[in-house]
Amino acid sequence: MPDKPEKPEQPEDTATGREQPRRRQARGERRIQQLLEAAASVFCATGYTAASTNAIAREAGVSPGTLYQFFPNKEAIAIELGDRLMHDLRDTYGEALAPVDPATPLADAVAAVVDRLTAFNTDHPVFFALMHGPDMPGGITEAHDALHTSLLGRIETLLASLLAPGTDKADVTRTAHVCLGIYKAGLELVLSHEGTEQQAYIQEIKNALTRYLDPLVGHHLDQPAG
Amino acid sequence: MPDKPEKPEQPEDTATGREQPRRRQARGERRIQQLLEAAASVFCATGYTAASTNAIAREAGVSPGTLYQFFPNKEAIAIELGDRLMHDLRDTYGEALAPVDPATPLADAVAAVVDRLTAFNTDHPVFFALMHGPDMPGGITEAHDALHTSLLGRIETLLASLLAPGTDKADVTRTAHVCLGIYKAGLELVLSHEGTEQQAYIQEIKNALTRYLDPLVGHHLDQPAG
DNA sequence: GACAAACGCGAGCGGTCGCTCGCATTCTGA
DNA sequence: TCAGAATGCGAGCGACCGCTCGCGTTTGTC
Repeated sequence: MPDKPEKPEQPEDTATGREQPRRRQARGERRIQQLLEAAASVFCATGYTAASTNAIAREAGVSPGTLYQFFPNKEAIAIELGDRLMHDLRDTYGEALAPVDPATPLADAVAAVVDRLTAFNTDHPVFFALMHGPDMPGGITEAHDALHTSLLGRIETLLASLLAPGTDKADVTRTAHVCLGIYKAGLELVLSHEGTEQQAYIQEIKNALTRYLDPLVGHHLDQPAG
Repeated sequence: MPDKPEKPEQPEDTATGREQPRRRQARGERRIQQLLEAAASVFCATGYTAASTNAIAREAGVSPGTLYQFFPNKEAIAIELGDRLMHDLRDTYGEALAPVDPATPLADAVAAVVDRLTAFNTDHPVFFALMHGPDMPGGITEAHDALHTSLLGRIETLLASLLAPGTDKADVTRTAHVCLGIYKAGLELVLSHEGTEQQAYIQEIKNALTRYLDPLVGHHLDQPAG
């Protein structure tokens, strides 16, 4: 009995559950980082479905077998990528989606959120690829869904601090869906243009969102001296 | 010389050009219709990339070889489908995107266009699948691109009759892009809901578009007695 | 230095895909 | 009537995919 090793915990994984991380060397963590960066690059270039695991491994400079040393399957790569992306979003731009001071003019609040989210998307193009391409087979697109749901929740709380206090919960949710939709549609236009035209499209996102939300916000503080 | 048949025209096709239609029997035309309907069904269910030509043939009740009797490759199916869809759009809802009487209130004009386009999309779900899924390999997605470009052009002329007369051409184009983006984003939300909630989202599309366009239109006729 | 575990490789397995080919059947026009 | 074109079939080819497996190498620990 006492001869047995102290850690009999073999990596158990449920059907879709997370296996507890096995013993990993620094080399392994580096490889994982390489593979995720390569996957981001390939996903970005071709989308999730068309991206082949062999191409990801090649891009990372390792063999297919090495890739599967660290990820159980292709979907897990996208999920892990999505998790880290969302972690980055929380860390770097968490305050972008926090409730705002109701005294802030709507246009300024929208502009700030759009500017920060746009910057994040420019820094991490794969975020757009994972958000926009619901082409994952099997029905459940965990990475995409987690990103989407999390963003929606944050927008809802943000809207809760902007909209008229009596607004119905279902209305807030619907408004959040529409705002996210407008932003995603605008982002596609922003990313497909450059330079001055790109800036013009960013302004159009702000215009569209501001004008859409304006009749919905509580105007009690807009013109305090009115 | 006079012995030669009157129609020596063999089906010549350039790299991406259209071959002139070979001699076809009524049977063939029926098969083509069957195959296109089956393709619409399969594209709708799984998207273009994931749709297999064998599945399309099976859905149509014919063999893979028969499918390739009428279409040179998979992409040609989507292109022909897109062409016929656009033809239907022109025929059935052409007037939906025609220039409107400037005296019409903006909200009414937007509501009319959105209602008609939404009805068309409900009748032809594959339209949304082809518009929204830019997952076609090879870079050029002719069917998708043709639909997109044609719709954009129609929206531009429609906007030209609504916007303030002095509006810059580039601004009109940009506004058309944004409007189409908002509509497509809203359509995705509409199609993913049902019943009362679906109607609510349709109303939100109208709200978003109306409020976005309102500051841009010439207000010279809005309140004739103002 | 010895041993086990983690890492790394790449040929290749089982499967699906787009598409072909040889051949049988049905239709058309003279 | 009958030659030839159009239609129809379905096994299967070649390519690629996600992923595995056996085996050699590196690393951490005692």
